[in-house]
Amino acid sequence: MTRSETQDPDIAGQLEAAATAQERFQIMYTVLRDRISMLDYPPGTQLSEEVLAGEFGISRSPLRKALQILEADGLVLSQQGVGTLVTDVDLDELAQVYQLRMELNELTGSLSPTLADDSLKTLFASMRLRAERLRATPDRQAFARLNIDFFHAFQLLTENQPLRDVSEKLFYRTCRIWLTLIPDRDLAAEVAIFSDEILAIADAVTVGDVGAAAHIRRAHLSMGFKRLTEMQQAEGAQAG
Amino acid sequence: MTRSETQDPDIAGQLEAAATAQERFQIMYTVLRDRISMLDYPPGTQLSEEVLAGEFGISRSPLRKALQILEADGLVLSQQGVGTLVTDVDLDELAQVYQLRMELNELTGSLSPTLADDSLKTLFASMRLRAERLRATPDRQAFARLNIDFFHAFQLLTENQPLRDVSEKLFYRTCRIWLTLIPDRDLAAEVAIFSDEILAIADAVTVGDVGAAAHIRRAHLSMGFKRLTEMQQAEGAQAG
DNA sequence: GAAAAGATATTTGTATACAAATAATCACAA
DNA sequence: TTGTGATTATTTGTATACAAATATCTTTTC
Repeated sequence: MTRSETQDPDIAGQLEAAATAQERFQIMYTVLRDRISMLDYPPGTQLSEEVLAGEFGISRSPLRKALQILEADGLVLSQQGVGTLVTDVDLDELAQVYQLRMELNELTGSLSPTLADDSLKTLFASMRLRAERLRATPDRQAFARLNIDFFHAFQLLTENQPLRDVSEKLFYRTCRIWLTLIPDRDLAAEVAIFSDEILAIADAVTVGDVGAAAHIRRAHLSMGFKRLTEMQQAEGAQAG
Repeated sequence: MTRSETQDPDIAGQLEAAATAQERFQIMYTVLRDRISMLDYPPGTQLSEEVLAGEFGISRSPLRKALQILEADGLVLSQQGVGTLVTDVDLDELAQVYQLRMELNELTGSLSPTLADDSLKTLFASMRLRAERLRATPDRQAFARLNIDFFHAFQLLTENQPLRDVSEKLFYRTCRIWLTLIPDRDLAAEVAIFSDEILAIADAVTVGDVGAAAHIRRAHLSMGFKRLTEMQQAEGAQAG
């Protein structure tokens, strides 16, 4: 049994239960994007259409749609005769995406900010809890998972749907860089920093200050990018 | 011979000449997006896969990829048993997209602004010329075409590729609203306003002030949205 | 005449066979 | 041994037949 199968039991069953083609597409797209983001499929991995279709219990045709959208997202690259390969995140792309994401996060606080209601506060309270648990026992997978889940929680702070869509595409375009770059010895430190960010933002949401939450997030994005570039240089120095 | 064929002569020939599948996709995607944006395919139009495949001289398979990306862009909606229909732009969507676009245009001037070199100045000079000609003899199609072309010229003012990509998707999501809402009696007035915008921005680019160009653009986006909502209300009042 | 039920037609979704492109392998010669 | 050419294998791209879903038309019944 492969790792991904332990994560996503019986995708074939879910697909069979889905009523419409759109639902089936959504399942396949989400599963594949998640596997790429969680490094179940590290950069360079070949995603064979035939193998995936077999696992999902369908033919290549509907699967190809999911792969084509992922290609438009920049997560994979398909070439005839070569294969469909998970893309790598290069530093230039990372810098540009982070530059833009910082500004967009600012907009999350100012453009149609959500009214912080009880359900939202409950959600961020659960994020706070997960952050504290993760800090107690750092773990790469759990870190990546919380990073993704917290992003989606943060998305709820704006009502502007296009802004949400755009932010999501940008997030998934580079989020796996953390798992690829953080060395084991720095994991606890990174987890602690991330945990602090979540706690601070959760506090801001609890008191209903969405704008403050956005500013904190922006600051952490900026510092996070700086640390990522340092990790990248350290890795390059080690290799060279 | 249909109208679109007079616009895009011999797509089938272009597709046959293309070397790779990616090029063929790019041709089909661009042609279809352009036809939707220019209202060759007004909202509600059914885009039959079989008919389009026939026109392009290919089978449904490669065509479907283009339609699927257009669906992800929000320009068409495919439903089994119904068809692939060009979407309509509703006012809520328009408002959210314009809100975001205004902020993004601000970023065009501040985030990695391009150095205004000679080729860029030449491009904006040609835009100025087209604007003046359009003002002399207002025309719906020419107005829409210049709107699209000027957008692409403006895109060159930032080096940030993700920002370009995002801005482009947002632009095409709503740009046909102008052709659908402007009444014939207001065409000359709208052309004059748009022409003024181009002249002002071209001036800013000519003196090398990209930031100023962005601010002008933002102001016109804001006023443009206001006029669009007024047109929409006027149309609604006429219908009701 | 109207409404409902069924049959028919139309359209996208899916499966599959084959084509095209690339990569890998192997044979062979220098 | 190494390089080169041809051959084979692998993979995505394309064409096509069929399935599934929806809409439309027809018929029937009240």
